[in-house]
Amino acid sequence: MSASYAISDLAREFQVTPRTIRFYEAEGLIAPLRDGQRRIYRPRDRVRLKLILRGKRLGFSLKEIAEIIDLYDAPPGEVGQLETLLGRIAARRADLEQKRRDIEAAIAHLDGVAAGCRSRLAALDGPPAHAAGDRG
Amino acid sequence: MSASYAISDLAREFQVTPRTIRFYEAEGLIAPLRDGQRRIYRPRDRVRLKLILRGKRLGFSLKEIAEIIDLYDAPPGEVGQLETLLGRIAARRADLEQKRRDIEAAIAHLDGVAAGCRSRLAALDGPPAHAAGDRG
DNA sequence: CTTTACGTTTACGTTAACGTAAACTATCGT
DNA sequence: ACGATAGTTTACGTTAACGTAAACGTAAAG
Repeated sequence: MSASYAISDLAREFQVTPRTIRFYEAEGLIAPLRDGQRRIYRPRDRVRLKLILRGKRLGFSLKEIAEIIDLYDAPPGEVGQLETLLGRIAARRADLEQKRRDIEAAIAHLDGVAAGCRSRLAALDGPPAHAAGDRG
Repeated sequence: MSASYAISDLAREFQVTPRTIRFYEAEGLIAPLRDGQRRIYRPRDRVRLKLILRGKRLGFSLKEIAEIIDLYDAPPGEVGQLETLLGRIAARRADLEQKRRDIEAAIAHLDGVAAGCRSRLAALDGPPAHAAGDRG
């Protein structure tokens, strides 16, 4: 019952080339089924691809992305495994928090510049009738 | 009066090699003064370097970073200039918002996995006395 | 005055992440 | 049967962002 996709379906949906998707497979990030020679992608693979592209937008390398994804569907495991897994997750979370701070700062910075622009625009757009008179 | 830095000062502070800093200069991202042949970095250059590295952490290319930085210290300009500048800023802001959404999603996802880990740990850590009895 | 430390330019090397092209296979519509 | 369409493997090419090494300048320290 569950859907399946051809490589070009995913390529279209996510705006990448089939080559890119095959490359991710060669790097061990996706593992589609096969119908003879053709690749068959399940919803699971689609989600993985989505996560990969999200990671890329955030500037992670494919190697880092692989680690992150592997965190997601790690096997149940026993206590020790679970604890080291939690450690890894915490580390990755810290990376992401850093990026979040960077983004907040960058957005704030841009907003500041934009505000400056608008005030200058107002100063140029407001008093065109007679010159001077704008103090403080 | 205002401070100045040698290339190795900035390299140490930001954990990059002098080569990297020179490379950014060659790409037109920084433009330090010169004392003879030696590069002299002013606080302004330091800030630029900081912005560059922040951009890199967010996965922007040097070319994109250059555009962003140039937004920051664009000349006062006249009305048309200011408006296209505002447009550029809006575009960049949209990029950043996208990344922010990506980050929020990724963090939420990780938190979900971590929660799952902890509940499984609790299930393994809680009833070690006598076996079986854990239903649902 | 020569070592030591830091700087410079120039140039070739490297890695990640694909792009591109060639040569081949399988399926679908007419 | 046959061309169009979509897929496959293999392999070499490309770009960004530096790394690394050679060959050289220079200023302070011993």
